[in-house]
Amino acid sequence: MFLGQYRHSLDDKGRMIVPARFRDMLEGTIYLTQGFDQNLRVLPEAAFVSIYERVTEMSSTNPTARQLRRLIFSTAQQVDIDNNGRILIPKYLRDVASLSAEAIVVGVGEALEIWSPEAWDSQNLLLQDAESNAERFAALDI
Amino acid sequence: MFLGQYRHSLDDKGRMIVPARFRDMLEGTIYLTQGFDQNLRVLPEAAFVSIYERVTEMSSTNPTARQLRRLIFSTAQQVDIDNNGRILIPKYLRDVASLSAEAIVVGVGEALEIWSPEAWDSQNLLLQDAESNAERFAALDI
DNA sequence: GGTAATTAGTGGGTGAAAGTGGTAAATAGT
DNA sequence: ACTATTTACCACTTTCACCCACTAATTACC
Repeated sequence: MFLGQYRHSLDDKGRMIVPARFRDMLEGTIYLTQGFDQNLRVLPEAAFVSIYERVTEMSSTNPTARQLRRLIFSTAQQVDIDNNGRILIPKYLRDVASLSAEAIVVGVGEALEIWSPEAWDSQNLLLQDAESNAERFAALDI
Repeated sequence: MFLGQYRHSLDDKGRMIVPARFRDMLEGTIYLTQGFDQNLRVLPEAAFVSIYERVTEMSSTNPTARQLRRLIFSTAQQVDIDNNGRILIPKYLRDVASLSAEAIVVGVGEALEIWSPEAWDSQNLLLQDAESNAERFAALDI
């Protein structure tokens, strides 16, 4: 289970540390894809495969399904963790998420998300809004 | 069952004693999460897992579901009790609850809550207001 | 009720691991 | 064949988890 948030630097080659807490859960193949909110998502094999299966099941006559398929697969990339615990984020994905010198890595349960500090700040403003939280949690009935 | 309230210090590394009374009920994995009122919650494994399952079931193409997932998982952390009976509260969670040198630990039945002294005081003022208590709790029908 | 013993709570130091940046080697493209 | 870009490796810095020592508080026993 991926939990918590970390701030790490990106060097000029686009390499970023995977927080140590997450590393042992990311053994095997790792997939890096574009997220839905100007962010990136890091998925372990199992999670990616389950998305893959659900998307390929969708009808290819449905235009939205075709777009979703393109978004997910055309931006996806298989990545490795190097000896120092880093992954290399390709240029086009750094652009998608406006990443430069620093990145926020966020655990969201079955996956990780990578945000630019600015994008995460504004996302966080939304998340810390007490009123809408009340509504969100109401749906969950905790 | 967690009952009572304790005031304990937080050292400059962010470590806080778990009151001795609560320790034997917190064996196994424990989770520290953001609460609903600028406080933190400490949950035993079972309670957190049930939340995890309900949230991960939700569709990731639904924006509200994604936000809920972020809110819950990005502000949660699995924590260990060290040999001295302390837990380490990550910086981002201390910020959420405005914790610095001291904290109030409160038992609320199935979980613990951690408050800054200031936040607890104002919460307490609300609780001690007898008149409005009568009205508020009347609706709950216990 | 006083004193001793044990448990609870606090603080700091240290070594291993995490994180960062740079250089060298290898590969690919022109 | 040479240059540019990528990949692998190495060395330094910083952080954090673990350990130890001390103080305060509580309990038990006389």
